[in-house]
Amino acid sequence: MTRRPLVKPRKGASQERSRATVDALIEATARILVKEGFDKASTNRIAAVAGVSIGSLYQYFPGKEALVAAVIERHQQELTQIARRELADVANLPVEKAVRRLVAMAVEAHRADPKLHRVLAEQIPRVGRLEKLESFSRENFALFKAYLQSHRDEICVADLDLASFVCVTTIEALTHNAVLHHAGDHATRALTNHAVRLVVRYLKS
Amino acid sequence: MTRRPLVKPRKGASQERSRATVDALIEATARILVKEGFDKASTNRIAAVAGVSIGSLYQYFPGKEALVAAVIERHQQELTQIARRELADVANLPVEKAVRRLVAMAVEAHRADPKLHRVLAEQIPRVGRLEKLESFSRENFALFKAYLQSHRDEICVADLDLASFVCVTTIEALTHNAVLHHAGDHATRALTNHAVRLVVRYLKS
Amino acid sequence: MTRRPLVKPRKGASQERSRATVDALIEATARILVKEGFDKASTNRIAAVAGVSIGSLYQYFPGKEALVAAVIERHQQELTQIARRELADVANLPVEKAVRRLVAMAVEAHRADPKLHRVLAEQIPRVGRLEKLESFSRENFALFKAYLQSHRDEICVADLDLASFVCVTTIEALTHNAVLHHAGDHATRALTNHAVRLVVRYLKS
Amino acid sequence: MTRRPLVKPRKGASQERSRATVDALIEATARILVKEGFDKASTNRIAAVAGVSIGSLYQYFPGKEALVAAVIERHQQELTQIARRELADVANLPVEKAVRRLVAMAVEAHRADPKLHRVLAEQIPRVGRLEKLESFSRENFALFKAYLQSHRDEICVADLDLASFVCVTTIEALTHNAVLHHAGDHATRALTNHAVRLVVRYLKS
DNA sequence: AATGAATGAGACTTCATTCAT
DNA sequence: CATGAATGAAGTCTCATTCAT
Repeated sequence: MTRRPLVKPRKGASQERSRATVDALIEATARILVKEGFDKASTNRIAAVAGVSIGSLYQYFPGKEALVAAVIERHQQELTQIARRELADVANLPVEKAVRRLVAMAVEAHRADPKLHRVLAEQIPRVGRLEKLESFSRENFALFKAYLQSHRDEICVADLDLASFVCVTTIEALTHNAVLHHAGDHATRALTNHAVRLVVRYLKS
Repeated sequence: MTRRPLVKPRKGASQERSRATVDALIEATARILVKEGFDKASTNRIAAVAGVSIGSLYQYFPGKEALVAAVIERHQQELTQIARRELADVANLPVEKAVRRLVAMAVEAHRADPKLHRVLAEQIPRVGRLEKLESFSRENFALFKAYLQSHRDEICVADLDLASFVCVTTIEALTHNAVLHHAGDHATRALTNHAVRLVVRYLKS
Repeated sequence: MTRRPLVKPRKGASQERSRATVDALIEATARILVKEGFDKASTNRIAAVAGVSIGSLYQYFPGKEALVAAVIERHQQELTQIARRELADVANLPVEKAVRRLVAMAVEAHRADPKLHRVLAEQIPRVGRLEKLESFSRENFALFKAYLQSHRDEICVADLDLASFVCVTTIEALTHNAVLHHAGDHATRALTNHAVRLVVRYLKS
Repeated sequence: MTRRPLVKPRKGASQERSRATVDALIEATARILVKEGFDKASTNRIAAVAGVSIGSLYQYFPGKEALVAAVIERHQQELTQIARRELADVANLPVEKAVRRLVAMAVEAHRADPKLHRVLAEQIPRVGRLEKLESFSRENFALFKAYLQSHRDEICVADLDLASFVCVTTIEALTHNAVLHHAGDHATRALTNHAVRLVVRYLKS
């Protein structure tokens, strides 16, 4: 019987510790961005809120930008996750039902953490790494385009790339602005109806 | 030799000078925002670029925010000016033609100075005075709503407030994103057609 | 009689103030270098010792290096000043007497502020601006070469450039090292004799 | 299967490993000093370049100074080694020939690794332990003095301590500066001749 | 012994703002 | 009114060193 030495997960332990530190930093950054805004998110403050020394912050991130970028990326991955799931669910529904579900999803996504969404939206242009963002947009467009493709017979727009750009941009803008203007529940429902009407009429003849 | 009386026009002269100083400061702020971004726009730098002493800057503006706000306001007044004129021009055109003109106008407005537009869009949430902004949005909505009102018979949406919100937001978002994704001429024309289709179908029928 | 306006030296006043600040900073840098060494010469400390805010320091110097460079330059200008005067005095003396005077001068220069000399010597390679240093060396060589030229008949070395390099370098090194090894008075006198012997025999015969 | 006794050579192995680690650290320090300068030689960087953990570095050296000191000492031992060998070779040559060989040796030593020589020369005063350095100088002086002693009849300087100080310092300074001023091959040969002339005339009547 | 994550003092620097001239 | 020297709080970041694993 081989007996493994008693000091098995040596590396593992420190890797976990690292991971925890990194997570704490990203989480702290997000919290500060939401609660106090970009300008208050100094590296010292982030480290303090994360319960981590400033040195550790710089061990894992080259600076403030990188932290904000990490928050953005995390947020976008969550959103993409949701979008992917929703589009899978919706794949076989007819256009109108599908669009209604997607609009509802967008509203939900914005209402979940509107402040974070807003702050990040503001900071996106500031943060260097545009690749990630582009790829994020691209994936959203691609997901929706895939839906359109499999429902091509229902719709009468030829250029599906353009169509998905138009639909995704429109839905995003309407829900984003609706949240910004702090629309109430009633207004939100009305807006949803109009958004659906807007997109569906555009797609269908 | 004519000697002008030492009295009156002094004040006038200095008022003119003041005006020139203020303009130079706003202009310098705009230039720096566009060419080097918000972070490089320090008050010292703005004063230097404006060819004015830092002391004078503080004589006319209480701080950096006020300068950015002034730039934003100036920009918005220009845009509103354009929008007002265009809507007057378009007042008697049928919906489809009018919308096409308005979309074209929006594209033009973005293409005129996309960088400034972008920087300002980023900074808007940062700058305290939301009133001005709100009133800006409000005016745009109101202008478009007025058009819809006078063409009520052509359209079949009941809630004109909501309809103008939807239309204005949509057009703005599509043109803004199109410029950001640096669409070429061809793509821009296609996008314009789709935007018109989107809005017109939403309003009519 | 022209009466100048009462507000004459406006600019002058602030220029004086600037000058005083700059001088205080250079002086403080020198003092710290001498008393506590390069590593203790932080910009904060320099500003504090100069009785000036850290902001003012950065108004006049781009960083620590520039301050050290300024100290070095000031020191070198003083030395060159001395060298120039001495060589003028010595211009008509025969080689042996002249060399003796120059060696004595070198010893004096080192003994005047040996610590400063030493610290600066260490830091010279660190400081970017090599031009100034080169020009300093060059001037020293040139001054001595001029002396050699006007006494060409007394000496039997053909290449005066090389000769001045050899003589200046040698004298500098011997006095520098003598001071470093904290030679006493007696040893210094002996060393002076030997240095003179070294150089004179090299040049003459 | 032969089972080696668990006892003896373990220590040997680990001693070898220790030695290797120490060497790697010293070597890494030297490389960084030469290639990137003193300021870039942080302990973390040294450990990384040595392929050793920062913890191990502190197991073998109490701090950064100790590492630099070790590099200096290693370098000096090499130089002293060379000097010893050369002086042994030269022991029976007459003064002029001997001096010529020694000057050539000095030039070689500087040309071998001028950057290291230079960096170390700068750092020497910084590093606390002057004893080692003093003893280094002392040994050089002593070696040369021994040569002079055994050729006392050829020379006409009484104080051999002083004479060796003068000669060694002079040769070192001339070669050092020649390398700094990046003299070409021709200039180097000329300089060598002059250095020999300088020293020989000083020593011989 | 080896490892490397964590620490935190302290260095460097910027910039909005004030105030004497 | 204009000027620009001066201020110093606050932010960014580095690096020698420790210590739990």
